[in-house]
Amino acid sequence: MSPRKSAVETRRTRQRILDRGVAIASVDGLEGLTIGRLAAEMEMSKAGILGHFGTKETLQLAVIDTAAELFTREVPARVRATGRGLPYLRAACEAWVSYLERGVFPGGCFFTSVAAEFDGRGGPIRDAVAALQTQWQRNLTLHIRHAVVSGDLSADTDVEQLIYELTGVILSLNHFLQLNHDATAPARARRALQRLLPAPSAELSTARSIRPQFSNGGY
Amino acid sequence: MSPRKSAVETRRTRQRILDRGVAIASVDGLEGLTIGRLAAEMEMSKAGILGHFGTKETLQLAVIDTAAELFTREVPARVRATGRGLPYLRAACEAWVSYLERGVFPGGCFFTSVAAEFDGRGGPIRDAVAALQTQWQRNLTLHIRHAVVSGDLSADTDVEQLIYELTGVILSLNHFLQLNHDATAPARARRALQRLLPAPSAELSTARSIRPQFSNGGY
DNA sequence: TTAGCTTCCGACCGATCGGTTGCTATATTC
DNA sequence: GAATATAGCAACCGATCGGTCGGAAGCTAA
Repeated sequence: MSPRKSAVETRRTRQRILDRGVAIASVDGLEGLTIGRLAAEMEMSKAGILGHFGTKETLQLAVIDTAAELFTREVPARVRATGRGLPYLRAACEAWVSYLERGVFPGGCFFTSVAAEFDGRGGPIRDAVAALQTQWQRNLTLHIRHAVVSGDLSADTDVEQLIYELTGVILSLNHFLQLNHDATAPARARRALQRLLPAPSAELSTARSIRPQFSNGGY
Repeated sequence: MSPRKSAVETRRTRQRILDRGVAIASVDGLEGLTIGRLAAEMEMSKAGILGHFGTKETLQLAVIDTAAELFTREVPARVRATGRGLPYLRAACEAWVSYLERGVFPGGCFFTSVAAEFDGRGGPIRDAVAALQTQWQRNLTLHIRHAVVSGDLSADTDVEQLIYELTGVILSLNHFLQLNHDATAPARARRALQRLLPAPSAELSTARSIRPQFSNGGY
């Protein structure tokens, strides 16, 4: 009934499949993403779906790529104009929180879900998610180092420790949003980030060394 | 071949099924816990498994209960002797970190996995996990309040914010352990906890008000 | 000793899983 | 306009899913 489409139409069909796949997988996981279910929701046959990808694993990897593009569009691309170092970090983390707050993925952070789903197994899917994770952390690392060199972060900053704690703030946000539907969670995330990434003082950078490390001290 | 067992034997069989079920589910999720797979690993028939529980969902809920008992044995039961307030919190969080570090569940924190798997759906399983979560947080809340009253934590402590950040530290630990096999993660968790739950000074409690809030300041 | 209860098995059920095959109908190429 | 390439469908494959059923075997109470 739906025979050969034009080249551009074919690409659009493929993209529609992937978009739907991302939505399904973010809620029910990459295993809950079933060829049959996808076919039913797309009102296509299973063969029609599979013809675009060949294999379920290929489809899953393509879905991961699509989700990565969406994340890139929603977080790093929005703060590309921001400078390097601390200003970038603060803007990026705010975009990160906002991306979860707005519910860009209907089932919460796509990568957190998939990471939790596949972290116990081997295989290309786990590797792909881990690679994306590593890439994003490397980006943060660069800007943290920059912030240290420029004096916006303390010279004895432990880069990996900071990344560990930033990750925790985001994971906790996703957790409280998804499991408890806790609307106050974004505010808690921002408060925690404020302490981890203190705003640069209004003073000139030459005076930065006298800026207190934690202006909002303690809890 | 294996007809009726004695009453005590029956209970043991049931427990063996549950133990195996916890191990499977902590790696591959509660959906990866299949009757057929469980039967194969137990060298029983599917009917033999299902006869103990009736339904897969009942089995899943029983597995959650079993996992909860294990968590209780590994974390709160180990620090029951500790006093209330800050000392309890520090001991409990250390036990919490240790429980993840030792890999009590082969697939990382059982409840984190299941929460991530079911947070997008409704139903009794999601409710059961959420209830356990709430219960544990209420326990922490009580001790945080106690620590505030006794002066071990600052009077303007935001209880829910502290729980939010403690949760983040633990989630990050689970994440780095399971996805990156990062052996340095427990040390990072302990360092973060040290800042969130500073050790009480050696001084008497009457002198506690002059104890600095963050003795290990900054990063 | 006997009668009943219960654990477990083997066989089976319909549904769904990922995937294959032959075909039709059209867009593109020559 | 003819030849070719291909998107999608209908039907089907073996495997597995959760679950049911009747019977065999043995513990337990009478």
